[in-house]
Amino acid sequence: MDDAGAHARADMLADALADAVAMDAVGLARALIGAEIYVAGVGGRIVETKAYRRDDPASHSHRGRTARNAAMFGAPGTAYVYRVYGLHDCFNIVAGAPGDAVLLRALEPLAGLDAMRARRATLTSEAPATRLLCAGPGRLAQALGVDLALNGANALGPPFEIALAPRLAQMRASPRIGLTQARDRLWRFTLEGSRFLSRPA
DNA sequence: CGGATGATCAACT
DNA sequence: GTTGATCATCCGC
Repeated sequence: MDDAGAHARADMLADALADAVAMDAVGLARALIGAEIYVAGVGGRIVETKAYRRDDPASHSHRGRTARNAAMFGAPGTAYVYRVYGLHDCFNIVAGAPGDAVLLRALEPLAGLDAMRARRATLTSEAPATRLLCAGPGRLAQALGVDLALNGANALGPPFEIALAPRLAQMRASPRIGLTQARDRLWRFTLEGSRFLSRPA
């Protein structure tokens, strides 16, 4: 592969990613299933996402822009990171419609497993099994080293690296979990057959 | 395996 | 003062 070919392919991938984040949260949540994401080289395949739209009572953006959710109204591809329940951080990627974002809920770890284990061991007494390293939004963010300091950062550039799957993955839509409102929307997406989910589909 | 509980804090009312 | 887009652990079946 010569340099020109490599660059042309990289441009195509970047265009596809730009198209993906230009969609609304549901479209982006679907496009991200099967994609790979790395933060400073640590990451893996996205197997579970959850969509939040502004016209959605469960979304932080539903009541408009505030200090906390300002990143949700940033450019598509912006990272929105917030803290829940006092100790867990959640990593979202802003979608194309203002106030829309996709929560990354689970990864199949592919690279940097030692770094993940080291970070995740701070809360647990023993190093978690590989299946549990990134099975859940709080676990995923901790394993990738994503915290509040990255809120508002551009997730389309360093240290982030996102590679979409070549085709739309085979996935399942199911009711969102962990919410107290609007539980009926089928906006949780899971990679069919994955054993790395936060909970079975 | 399912339900209950405490940890712990940024943002909101 | 209250509230979570959660997790790890403990308890009972």
